[in-house]
Amino acid sequence: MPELPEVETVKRGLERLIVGKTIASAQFDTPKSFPNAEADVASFLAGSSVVAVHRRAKVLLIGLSTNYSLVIHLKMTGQLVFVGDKERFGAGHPNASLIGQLPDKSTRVTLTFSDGSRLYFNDQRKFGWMRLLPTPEIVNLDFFKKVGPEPLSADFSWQNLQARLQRRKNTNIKAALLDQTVVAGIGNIYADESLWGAKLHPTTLVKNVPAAKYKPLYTAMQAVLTQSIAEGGSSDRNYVDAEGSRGRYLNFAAVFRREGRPCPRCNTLIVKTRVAGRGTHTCPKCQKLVN
DNA sequence: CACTTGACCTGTCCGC
DNA sequence: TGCGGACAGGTCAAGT
Repeated sequence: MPELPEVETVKRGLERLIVGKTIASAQFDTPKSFPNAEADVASFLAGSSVVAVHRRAKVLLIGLSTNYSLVIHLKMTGQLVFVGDKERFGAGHPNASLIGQLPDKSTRVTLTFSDGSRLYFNDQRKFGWMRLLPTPEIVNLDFFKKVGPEPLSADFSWQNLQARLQRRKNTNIKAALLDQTVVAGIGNIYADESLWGAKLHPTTLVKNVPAAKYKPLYTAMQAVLTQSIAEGGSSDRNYVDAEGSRGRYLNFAAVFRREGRPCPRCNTLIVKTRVAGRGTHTCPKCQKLVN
């Protein structure tokens, strides 16, 4: 599910909805969705308040007043949905319709705030996880030590993208884009969309990618990610934002989930194949293999 | 080491 | 309808 734009959308929603709230109680299933939830974690959480929400790559960080953080990976089907309390959020509230809908059978963790509002961590496939860690220890996690740069950060250049992709010279360009140590936050949707934008075939070996393609690839990646964030991300199946709303980006996607439909550039029908073990969408005319 | 493939889960969809 | 198999947005560990 969530790639960079979806996690960023959730992050912005949570920033608006839960910063300043105090956790009154926590419930979770263990150990799958909360691997370090010892018996006293719920009582430890109670009374701490949310001071900040951050995103790095596809990981969400909820900073608490105790100098601990909740570290959350939504993986394929995770959701973080905030639901206001009945008294204060009546019919007029954007997600008032969710009151009574949650928790459901996919709910793994529930945080109840002191004003009666709740944050639900739902995850149908149980690949996602939530951990409680001392905030200073987060940088020591293997994932954070190895993860590549943020593709939308001001100091990330097309030359930087080229150099990092070329570390994976014998693999195909799609697998290299999906490698989180090359660049952070790209998943299957935005890999396909970025490659279409740069007119690159996903099975092109990195060592065969023409040097002139890296700048278009960088430009396409930034454009795709930026537009998706503006549209609230992509909802293919499970993804919803922090208020339970679906993203709109797939209305604008060029190739993803558009097999059998015309390429927006040349009207050739989009085809679906399998690359790097993932469903892959390409325009057979625009994206020529150069191996 | 670099690279590829399966496993982790549940739900849904498609073909027989 | 029922059933089996493929597949679904991510990451690891284990294999070659």
